[in-house]
Amino acid sequence: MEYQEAKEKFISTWGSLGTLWGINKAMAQIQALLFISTQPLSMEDIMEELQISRGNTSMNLRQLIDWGIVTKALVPGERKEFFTTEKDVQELSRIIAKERSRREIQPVVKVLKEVSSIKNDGTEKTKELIKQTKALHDLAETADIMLNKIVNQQQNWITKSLLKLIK
Amino acid sequence: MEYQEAKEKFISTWGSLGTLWGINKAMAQIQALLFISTQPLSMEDIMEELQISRGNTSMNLRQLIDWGIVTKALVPGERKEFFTTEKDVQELSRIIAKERSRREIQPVVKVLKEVSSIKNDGTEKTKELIKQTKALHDLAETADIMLNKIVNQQQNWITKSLLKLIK
DNA sequence: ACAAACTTTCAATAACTATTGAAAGTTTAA
DNA sequence: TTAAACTTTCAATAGTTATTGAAAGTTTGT
Repeated sequence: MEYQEAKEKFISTWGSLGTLWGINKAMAQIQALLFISTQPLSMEDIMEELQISRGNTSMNLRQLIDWGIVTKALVPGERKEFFTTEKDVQELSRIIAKERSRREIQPVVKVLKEVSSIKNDGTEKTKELIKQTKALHDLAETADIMLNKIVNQQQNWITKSLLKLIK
Repeated sequence: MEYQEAKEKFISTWGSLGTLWGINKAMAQIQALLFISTQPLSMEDIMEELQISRGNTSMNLRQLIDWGIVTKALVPGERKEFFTTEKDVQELSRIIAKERSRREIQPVVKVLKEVSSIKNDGTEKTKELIKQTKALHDLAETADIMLNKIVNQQQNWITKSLLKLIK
């Protein structure tokens, strides 16, 4: 496989993967493109490379910047803006995990807490609702804690030893 | 908050959460309904409760069965089929983690492996592509291993001690 | 202050995904 | 074997989300 083919494959796979977890295709593709690029790219470069419109590029770049994954890079002597992405996968995964926790886990933890705290009127169905949502609540909270801790402390001794143990 | 309200809140939140990670609303809602129900439900029951069509119910129940989350339950003396979901959250999370790994992580690991294995022609851009996709590959593989191991062994001593350490 | 270079916004529209409902298919009881 | 009871399928349609492109907005150099 040659460079060009590999590049296209990577960008398109990353794009469709994004869709699978609620990140739109263009956003994921822009990030992928920047991730393997050796220098910052301009909006023109990105539009050209991915064959997407100016508006689309602008909006998705903005979202990536909001997420903290992409930053503007000033290139001396150039008027237009250039963009780079976080290149360190460790840091990148920390940011993504944080965002997914915020968007996916925390809202459900909040509702599960509310629902599992309703007044127990002693009926079978109320007991079941409380029991089951409480179990889910504990699970979601544990998952959230683990996701955050693991990603935050990825290189420390706890994880290192854990990895040795489970691999 | 009364039972009915809590129930509706739980089902609708679970449904929209589903959408966020690529599971359709109806499917997630059916699972939620079964999860808090004290006895198996028929297709009629589900249609009635969630106000969705027969076709929709049938198709989504099928998917839930394919995932291994829902099973048909034979109720003596009844001709129609009844359905229940896995009630144990531990087991439920194991199934979901497995499915997400299969659908979300494994395809990307596969492509990253291919892409990071291209012939290194010595150019800057090729070196960058290889380096970055290799780093992602390692990350995705580690994440996959951890997801599976953690969920599979949730109650064993490793996780118990880990949880104590990081909580 | 002007205009060229560039970016953002947003209404229109395209693309995609979910849902319906009725027809076709299957199972069961008599 | 028949028909009632039930489930599945799938073309049509509704609903949702992404994308475009042109107009409006902003910044910068002269």
